[in-house]
This record gives sequence, C-alpha cells and structure tokens, in this order.
Amino acid sequence: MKTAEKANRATYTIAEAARRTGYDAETLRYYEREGLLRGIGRKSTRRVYTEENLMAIGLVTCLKKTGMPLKAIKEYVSLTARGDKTIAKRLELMRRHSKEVARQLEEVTRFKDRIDFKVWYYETAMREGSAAIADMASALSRYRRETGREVSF
Amino acid sequence: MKTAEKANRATYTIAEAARRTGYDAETLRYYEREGLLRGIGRKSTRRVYTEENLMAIGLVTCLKKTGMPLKAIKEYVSLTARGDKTIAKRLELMRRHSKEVARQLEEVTRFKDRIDFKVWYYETAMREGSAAIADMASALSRYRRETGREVSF
DNA sequence: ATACCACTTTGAGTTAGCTCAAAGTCAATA
DNA sequence: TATTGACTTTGAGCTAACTCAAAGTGGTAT
Repeated sequence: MKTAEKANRATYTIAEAARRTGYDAETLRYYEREGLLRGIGRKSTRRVYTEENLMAIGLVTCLKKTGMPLKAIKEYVSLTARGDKTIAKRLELMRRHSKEVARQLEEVTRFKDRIDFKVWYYETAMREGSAAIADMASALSRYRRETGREVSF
Repeated sequence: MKTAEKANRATYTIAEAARRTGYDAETLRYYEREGLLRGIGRKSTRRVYTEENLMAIGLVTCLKKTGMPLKAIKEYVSLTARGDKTIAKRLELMRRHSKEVARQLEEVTRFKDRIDFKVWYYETAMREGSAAIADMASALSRYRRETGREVSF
C-alpha cells in the first residue's frame, strides 16, 4: 500500500513534536538521552520525529502519568528494543502496572470522598456557622444521612 | 463527658506516630518544620502526638496522595490556623482540589484502558505470535470486538 | 545510679525529573 | 552573501520532597 505508507511518512522537527506531545523540546532530548525514546532519526545533526515516534512518546506519557518512574519506563523500552523474545516479560510488567494503577485509582477515589466531605463540611459551616457542626462524629452521620455518601478515615 | 474526653487523651511518641501514620519520624519532623503540622505538643523537648494530631496527619496524607504539593497543603493548614474567618477560602480551595482530583481520576482511567489494551495485545501475541497482530488498526478493532472495551490514543 | 537509646537540633546530602546556559552549527530568508 | 533563529552538544543548576549526620539531652530499664 503505497498511499498508506506515504500517509505515515509525515515527520516533525523537535519543536513540532514538542507542541504535539505537550512536552518541552528540552524534555524530549532528555528522554532520549535517558533511553525512554529510541529510534529518533536525524537529518544531519537534527532530530526528526515520525508518527511512530510520537506514538512512543504517547506511551511514555501514559506510563509516567500513571506513576511509573522514568527508570522503569526505560527498562520497558529496552525490553521492547530486544524484540519478540521479551514479550512475556513485557506482558508481566504491564499486568503488574495495570494492577498498581487499579490500586491507585481506588485509593485516590477514597481520598476524594474525604475531600468531598470537607467541601460539604465547609458549605454547612458557611450556612449554619461552624459551631453548629463542631462535633465530628455527628457531622459524619449527618453527612451520610443528607448525601447518602460514605467517608472512611 | 469525662470518659469520652479521657478516651481521646491517648498520646504517642514520634516513633509511635510514625508507625501509625506510615511516615518516617524524620518526615514528621520535616512536615512540622515546613508548617504542614501545627500544634504538636512537647513533653520537655520531645514531641507528643495526640489523636487529633494523627487526624491532621491523615488529612495531609489525603491531600498529598491526591497530588497537592506540600506548599499548597501548608497554605491550607495556615488558613485553618487563622480560624473561622477563613472558612470561605478553605471551601474554595477544597472545591478546586476536588475538581482537580476528578480530572486526574478520569485521565488515569483513560490511561489504564490503554495499559489494559497493551496487556491484551501481549497476551494475544503470546498465543498467536506477534506477526498475527502486527497491524495496530486491526488489532484495535479486534480488541473492541473481543473485549467490548474502548481505547483512545 | 548508671547505661542505654530514642529523642532533640542544625545543617548538609540525596534522588527524581526536569531546565537552563554557553558555544557552536545549519537551513531558510532578506 | 549575510543574518536570523531554531537547532545541536555538554554540562551545570534547580525544585520538591525527603533523608541522613553529628553532637548533644533526657526518660526508662537494670
């Protein structure tokens, strides 16, 4: 498929890649130095980013935003570079990470409940004066009654 | 209520407070120095932690784990110390933070979908060989068909 | 009473993840 | 052809959030 191939041959300077990915150009160079990005081509000395490179950057973003340290991302990337024989390891790694992210989502959800209780608490204090809900235990049970929501401490 | 009061008078050394909160004793001292914790008492020169202090530490944990920088937590804590006249500001702050956490939860959920696609991809590559699903576009539509899940890039 | 060890303070060091500076190179535009 | 300005490299600097070291103090177990 000549056209499909050609359609994918769009390339970008580091400034364009930076704009498209939301990173600073310095950060893209840094990621490459650190081994988080591989196979970035050059035109003379300058970096040339392909669509595939941008996808790879997107995956780095995904892993980073879900809390994976750059060091671990680097290990994953180097597994990828070692080809098909590392697929089992990559599967293992992604499964572990998925579980970790699930754990994290649950935790943050619980913490958000607590923050939303605080919001309710301050709203009520604004309306009724802070003396009216000074007792935490009864504030909590009133919150459950009025909002139907749970909070755990 | 003498009994209830007494039940709440349990106190802890920094080592006990550290164990109970999951922090290092050094970190608790650091948080106090930085203004994230106030009103920690002393017995002679040593820190004495009350149940209320532990609750305050729990709130710090909640804000920190939901991505609030220590600097912002410190501002919140200093609002609290300024009493009832800062309730409107605290409400504002908590509302903003709750929204930010909601945004974050959505984002991480989307990223998790992408990670779970990777898991499926590697599982399939293990079963069928990586050549069988090398084409991303068809891998994606097959994923949707087989799992009923969506992925966005 | 004495030894021990967790505690205190001040101040320096560490790690992750960028971010900037300086000096030089190359491609596009006037 | 000269200028502009985005690019290159190496290497230093920065911020957040701890973490440790050194020297000294005080509460508790033997």
